[in-house]
Amino acid sequence: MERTLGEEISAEMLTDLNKLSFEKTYEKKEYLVEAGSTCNYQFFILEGACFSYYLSEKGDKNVIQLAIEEYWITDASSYFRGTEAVSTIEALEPTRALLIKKENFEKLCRMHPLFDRFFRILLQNSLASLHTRIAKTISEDADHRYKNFSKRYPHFIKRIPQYLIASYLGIKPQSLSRIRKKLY
Amino acid sequence: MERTLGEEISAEMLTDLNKLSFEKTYEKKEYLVEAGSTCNYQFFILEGACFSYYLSEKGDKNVIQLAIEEYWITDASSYFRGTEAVSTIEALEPTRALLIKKENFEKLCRMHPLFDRFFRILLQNSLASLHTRIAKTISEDADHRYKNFSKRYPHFIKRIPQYLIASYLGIKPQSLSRIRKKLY
DNA sequence: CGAGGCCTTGACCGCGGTCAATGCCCGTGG
DNA sequence: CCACGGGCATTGACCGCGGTCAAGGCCTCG
Repeated sequence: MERTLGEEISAEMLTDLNKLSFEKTYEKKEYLVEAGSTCNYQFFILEGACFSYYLSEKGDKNVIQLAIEEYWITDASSYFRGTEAVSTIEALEPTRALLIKKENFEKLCRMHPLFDRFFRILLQNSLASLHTRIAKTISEDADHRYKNFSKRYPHFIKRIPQYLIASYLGIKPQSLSRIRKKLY
Repeated sequence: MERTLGEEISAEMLTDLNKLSFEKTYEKKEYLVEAGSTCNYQFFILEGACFSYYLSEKGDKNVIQLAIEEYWITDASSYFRGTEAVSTIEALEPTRALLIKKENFEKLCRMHPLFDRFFRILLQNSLASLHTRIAKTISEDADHRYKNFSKRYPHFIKRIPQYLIASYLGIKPQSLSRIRKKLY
């Protein structure tokens, strides 16, 4: 769940990016990536919303990432290593995304070292925010986690259904409902 | 908590690595990195053991990473972005580590593109394993988490004190003790 | 209009937290 | 060399957060 792609990108970089990527649209509930298959693309969401999840052994979905406009999302291990995707990415709304194949991504990085840095920073940011997410999931109660979440991602609160936010926070929809009630 | 640095590295790469890094030793309880300061190095543990943690608002330590021989550890966000470290890294035993400054790391990557790939893979692996760690922390009970942990990292079970493993798993030492008792 | 998806509410229960006491191991100093 | 103290693991009693099961309401879409 990391954003960016911003100001620092030059016009030239953008045209090259356009040449080496393409758009695709997805309907609600359509999969961008399916667990078990290979994830060949990373996705930059232009419009819409989607989320990635793992299936637990019991069969319930554990939300890992949430993404709306201007967010990047992919199954990192599958995309970069060519292994089987462990997560599924699903559209929550009709979604339009920019798709970048791995080879083209490498090409882009060679053409514009800035891309390289750019994506490394993206990775590093994801890593850092996952570290804090783990720390908070471990140390804070659901109450705090929800408050922090809605402070930090107010735009998600409006767009994403509660049962997915609940899963993202590591609780059940019923609990989230009760928490919200307490906060009047 | 990701390992590697293995077979694929050539002799030449190693000598360059040696030129651009240096060793340092730490005593038990000494800090490799302190939260609030800048983390200028990434550490490859040659001997010993250490762990990184966040301090919660209540003041208790939340273990994020564990590392013994052949593991890399650092505060990724601080190291790569030059910002303040959010985590503290502390030696659990007398520890000998290889330190790589960021500039030298960049140099190494330019000299040997393999390093670039190598560390990107490292980052990606960490990312992937954090994703699964989040999913499991969220979806499985402490029991399962401990069983999986000890299956996956038996060497940690032997070396790392229980109260740190408990924190890593997101529970209290007392609970871990009870769980272990149940497993006779 | 009916069906299905999502949110809410209630009742109950169990996992894991908290507080507190005990025991063990080990390093340190008298 | 032994006594003491501190850090860590264990155990017990109790409690509360969040899970589970179940029912009901609301909204959307066919």
